[in-house]
Amino acid sequence: MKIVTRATAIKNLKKYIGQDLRQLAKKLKITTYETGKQNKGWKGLILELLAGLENNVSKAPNGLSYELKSVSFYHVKDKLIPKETMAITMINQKELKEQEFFKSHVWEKLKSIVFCAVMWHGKNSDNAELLKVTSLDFSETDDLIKEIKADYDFIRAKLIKKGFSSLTGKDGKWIQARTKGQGGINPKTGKRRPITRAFYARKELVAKIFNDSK
DNA sequence: CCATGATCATTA
DNA sequence: TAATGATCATGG
Repeated sequence: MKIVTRATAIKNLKKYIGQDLRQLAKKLKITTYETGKQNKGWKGLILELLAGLENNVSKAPNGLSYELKSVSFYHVKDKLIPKETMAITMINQKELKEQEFFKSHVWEKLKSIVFCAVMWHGKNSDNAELLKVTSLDFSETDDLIKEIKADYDFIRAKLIKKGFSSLTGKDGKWIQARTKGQGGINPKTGKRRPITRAFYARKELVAKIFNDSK
């Protein structure tokens, strides 16, 4: 297991700015949707590889490391706008009830994020040009963080008061608790898979990260 | 099985 | 286009 510092990861990634990630994915044997399947996470995987990390689809690095995220951008008017929200981390009911913001995975990930902007060219991301690689450090005293913490606390309070099923993507100013997970029907049991949720960064937050970073 | 990588689908 | 909910592949 190589150790790749955040600075090194960024340096590695910057070499690929302007390139089409799909070509790189082919070269590195990352499965894209081309196999007839839909691997929606392929961009994330390829970026992890390019950064010099082990291809680790599993648990995200905890705490000591950093988070590598990619977001699709597109043009609105003449500006670059994030197309989608950004998944931060799964919500674990028990942990959310017990942990305050600064002990949460949400904070652990947000505070050390490495952010990759990728151009979106329509459904299936036929090509995916790497636009920008950046990083951002949050501090516990940032006003923005205080507001994000307020969202976290709100969602946490709602979970405690009304239960997991009362959560919705409508909550939160900067982050939201949307559904995320396997979804669909379990072919073995024929039953619906349980709904799970994750914290997402709203587009405004993504845009802010994009603009505030260098 | 489940969390992680994220995007797709639907409805305005 | 925007917002929210649903969904897919992967690998430990």
